[in-house]
Amino acid sequence: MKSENGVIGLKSSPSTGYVTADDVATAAGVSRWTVNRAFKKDASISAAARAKVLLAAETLGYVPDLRAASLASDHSNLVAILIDDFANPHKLVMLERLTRVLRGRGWDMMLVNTLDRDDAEPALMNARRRRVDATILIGIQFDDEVLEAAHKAQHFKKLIIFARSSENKDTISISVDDRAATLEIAEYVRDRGYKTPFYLAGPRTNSAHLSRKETFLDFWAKEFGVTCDSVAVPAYDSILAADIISETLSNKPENERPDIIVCENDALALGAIDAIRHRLGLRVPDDIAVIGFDDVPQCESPNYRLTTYRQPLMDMANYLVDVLESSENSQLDKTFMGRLVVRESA
Amino acid sequence: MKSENGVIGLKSSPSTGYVTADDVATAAGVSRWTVNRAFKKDASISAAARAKVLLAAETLGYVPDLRAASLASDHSNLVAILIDDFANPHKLVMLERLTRVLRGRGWDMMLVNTLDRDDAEPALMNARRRRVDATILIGIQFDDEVLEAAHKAQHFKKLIIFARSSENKDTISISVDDRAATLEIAEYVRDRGYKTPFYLAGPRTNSAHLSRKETFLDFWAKEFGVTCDSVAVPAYDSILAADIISETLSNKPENERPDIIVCENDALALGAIDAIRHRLGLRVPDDIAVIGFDDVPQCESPNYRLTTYRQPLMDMANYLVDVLESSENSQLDKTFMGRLVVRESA
DNA sequence: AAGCATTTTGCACCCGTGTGCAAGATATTT
DNA sequence: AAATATCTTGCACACGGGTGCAAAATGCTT
Repeated sequence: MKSENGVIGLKSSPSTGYVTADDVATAAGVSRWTVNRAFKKDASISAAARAKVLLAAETLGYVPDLRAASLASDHSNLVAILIDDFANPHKLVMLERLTRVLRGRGWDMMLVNTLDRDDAEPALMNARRRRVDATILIGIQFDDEVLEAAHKAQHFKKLIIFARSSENKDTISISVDDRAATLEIAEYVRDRGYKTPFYLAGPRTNSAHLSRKETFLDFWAKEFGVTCDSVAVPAYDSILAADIISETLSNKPENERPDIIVCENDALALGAIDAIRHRLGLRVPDDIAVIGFDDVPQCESPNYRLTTYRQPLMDMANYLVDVLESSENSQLDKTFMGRLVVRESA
Repeated sequence: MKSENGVIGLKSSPSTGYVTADDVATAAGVSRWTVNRAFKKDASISAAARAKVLLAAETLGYVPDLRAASLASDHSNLVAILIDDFANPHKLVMLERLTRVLRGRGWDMMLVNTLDRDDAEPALMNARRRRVDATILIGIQFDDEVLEAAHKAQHFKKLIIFARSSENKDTISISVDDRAATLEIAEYVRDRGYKTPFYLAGPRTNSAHLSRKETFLDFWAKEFGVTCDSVAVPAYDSILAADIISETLSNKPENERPDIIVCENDALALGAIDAIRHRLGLRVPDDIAVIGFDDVPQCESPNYRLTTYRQPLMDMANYLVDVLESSENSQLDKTFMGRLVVRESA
């Protein structure tokens, strides 16, 4: 009953426009299972059969249906990435790296915009409905409380916090070593001779980033016995940061002014620079220096020349895929070392 | 045989960790189909049954499996978004709007990073493997040749070009009216009294954006009988644009200098401003004015204050969903009108 | 050339849900 | 109360491919 009909366009299933493995099978004169094997690496299939199938598939335009494959095999090679903080330009860099590395290694990603804290649960639901193999959180809205609830109520195969550390034990955290990075920054600030730093922190909800601020303040207190002032910006938003910096500093007499502003990330740092220059009429770094974290593309710009800390995003993304491909589900936390990129702002 | 066992955690399928409609059915004492109906709007189901099912689903933590649903119904409520141009900060804005609107209206999106022109086909394949309901292109690598090939060889349910016009007839293009927008810009330039504009264009491969340049040049030629000079940047990249602008202008004597640089988009415009100020040592707008297109967040910054053209992205995103939900497949092209945002750069 | 090891292939059954239809239950009419 | 109209529910079958096992085909040894 072998049909040697290899004519292009032959389709047995008129319902959908898609060619199925059955179509290819009849066209190639083999069984459907052989077709599937031809597309599976390390499958038990003869070279001749594979060639025959691949040719038929090519001419018919067949591509395996990953929905069906996922349904049958219970892994989808799909991850969901939840982001809330689209105001931070660093997110675009992260997305570029993640999408590149993931796709290069055979993974697809679904992007979910998590509007605010109350939207965290619905957003997680989006991931669950697609039965993704992992849910990756890149943002600030997921405090440990939400995470705890999420993990308890729902079964996520893997819940990964990317580029942020987390104490939550049901969660895999892939991040830069915040403490080491902050110490490196702190030592740089000290060695450059700055005396009165000021710390510009981000939203408080984010337990992880708090550790940067605390690490810095601790270091300074121990080193000089002086408390370093700080203020928190309610979002990682440059405009907001500029508002708050100009408000905080405009009233201070010159001798109470900090000589450097250390920022939790670049979004804040860029805002700080804008405020110092354009609202307070001061110079960077001569009057007040600024240091950031992330190394967003704008740091390079002649308007900023921001000294900042660069995370090894490619390494982190690659490790992320290692985690996805691992059968383990715990003990996978990992921290990375980045490096300080010195420019002219500090 | 009704099991009144509503105990949390009861699961009949041990294979996967997920709760299925069958589990909910037994827990609620109804058939599986009634469970499905409870989750479907406008389904024929009694209020009592629905309540019963929803309660059981809630306690068991059931969420319908969209892979299976998609497989059975042949629509996935999933779209693929292909982007190559991650260097352009406008992409982050677009992603934010698209993800927000899509999710708000029940659609998920898959993000695919298309590395370069040769990667276009493999990237399209990623979308095809998931049987997405639409493939949305936001980038520059898809010239008409690639589109033609894509459409002919593969059956994409819908191929949508977002924020860029296209002459390709198998494709749905949702964009701002480039011609009208450019004319608005050109008239503004004229009315403000600029005499010697210079056009900074993007990569040539992009047939659509070419029309901006041509429209502007045509306008100027007809209006004043003078040809407006122009140069093309091989990528929408600020650094590259700065390089090219400083190179192009540094040799020119002052009287041959343009009084305004009109840019195909903001990425180029920001680079132009940087070059004018920091490399040529000139003032913006006093020596040379600059005008952009897109209204990226940095335009707001005191470093740029860029006059630019803002696209109505929310309207466009909403129309995109209208297109997704439409059963039509042609005649869906639509152009929108944006508005000129005047700041201090021109 | 027969006997055995190994590779290759086919198959039954399963993954979880949608669809149209027919049977069952309920509401409405006369 | 019987007869009809309407709503609600259950079911067979389908969607496209993965998995493990057994049958078939091939290769190798003596």
